[in-house]
Amino acid sequence: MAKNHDHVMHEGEALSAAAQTALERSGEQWTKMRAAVFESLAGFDQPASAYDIAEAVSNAQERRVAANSVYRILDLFTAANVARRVESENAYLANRHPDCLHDCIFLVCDECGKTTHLDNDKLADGVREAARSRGFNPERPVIEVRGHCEKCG
Amino acid sequence: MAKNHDHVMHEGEALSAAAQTALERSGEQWTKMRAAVFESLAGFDQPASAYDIAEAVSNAQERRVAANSVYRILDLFTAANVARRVESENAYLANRHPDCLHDCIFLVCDECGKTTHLDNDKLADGVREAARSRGFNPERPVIEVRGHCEKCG
DNA sequence: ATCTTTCTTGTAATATCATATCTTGTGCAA
DNA sequence: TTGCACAAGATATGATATTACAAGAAAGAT
Repeated sequence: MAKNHDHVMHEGEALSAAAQTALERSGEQWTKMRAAVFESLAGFDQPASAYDIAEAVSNAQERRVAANSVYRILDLFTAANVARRVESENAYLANRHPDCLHDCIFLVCDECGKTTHLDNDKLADGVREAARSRGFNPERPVIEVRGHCEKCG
Repeated sequence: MAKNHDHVMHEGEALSAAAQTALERSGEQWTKMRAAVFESLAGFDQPASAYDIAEAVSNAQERRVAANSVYRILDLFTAANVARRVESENAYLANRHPDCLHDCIFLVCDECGKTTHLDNDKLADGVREAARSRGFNPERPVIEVRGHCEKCG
């Protein structure tokens, strides 16, 4: 986690490269627009709404980018595990590990909005299994925790 | 579950009574409007949006009930554990057991919308504990599973 | 009984999130 | 060149959620 502390920019580039690989593996193209949306999304340190991203890309490119274009791309991203949707926030996060396929857990601070990501396959599998035990076929577990982060108490 | 099959109406009344008790215990009044919203909510067998409820109450009372009034009341209901919000649906369900304080799990069918409720304290506690282990103070876990119900495969 | 305070609801406007449809652009191949 | 498939733009609209303020109803004090 703390390693490569002096290669932050490379982390960004490596992240985009990983995203590109993952998106292409799912049969989609890595266009300029998609790269721009990903860059923007990855630039937020909190979940970003489609409109946040549309605005950011609009500013970066000095032209109006409409929200529906962003939604389209975010849908591709989530399908390809390149981005994640935080349901309780109606917002999106870049997935820092697009290669690992986890049901992830988000901890969302109600005060400052800080959202941290957490993988715990044992818990997630437990949730899936509980669903199955009720005859339900689980496809996408949504596990989020609203509360307060360390800083906000 | 199958018991009292010939007392369906009483179940409804008993449910309202329990909701009233729970709401009053949390220091709120059980007004006609709140009763109407609860009745309406409990009448849906799938998660209902605030607008669904506004429409249903409007029809029942032959007057226009605005969504924001419904939102206000739903906020009270969720705070008092009388209703639950399904985050991944932007919709609400009546809580059939307002007395039991569980972090509950919803299984939502992507096909037919059927949503079933499930309590599993062990899992929920695991989620809370995982949050705590990251220095996060968990207040409201959101555990939902999107997928397909038995009927829809 | 009336006044005052507090709580509840109504009304309207607006903000935010999401999708639908139709058009335009672009790369590629027949 | 034409036709095709995919991506993106433009516009409109639908769906969800919040805010501000006014009007009404209920509870308690005088």
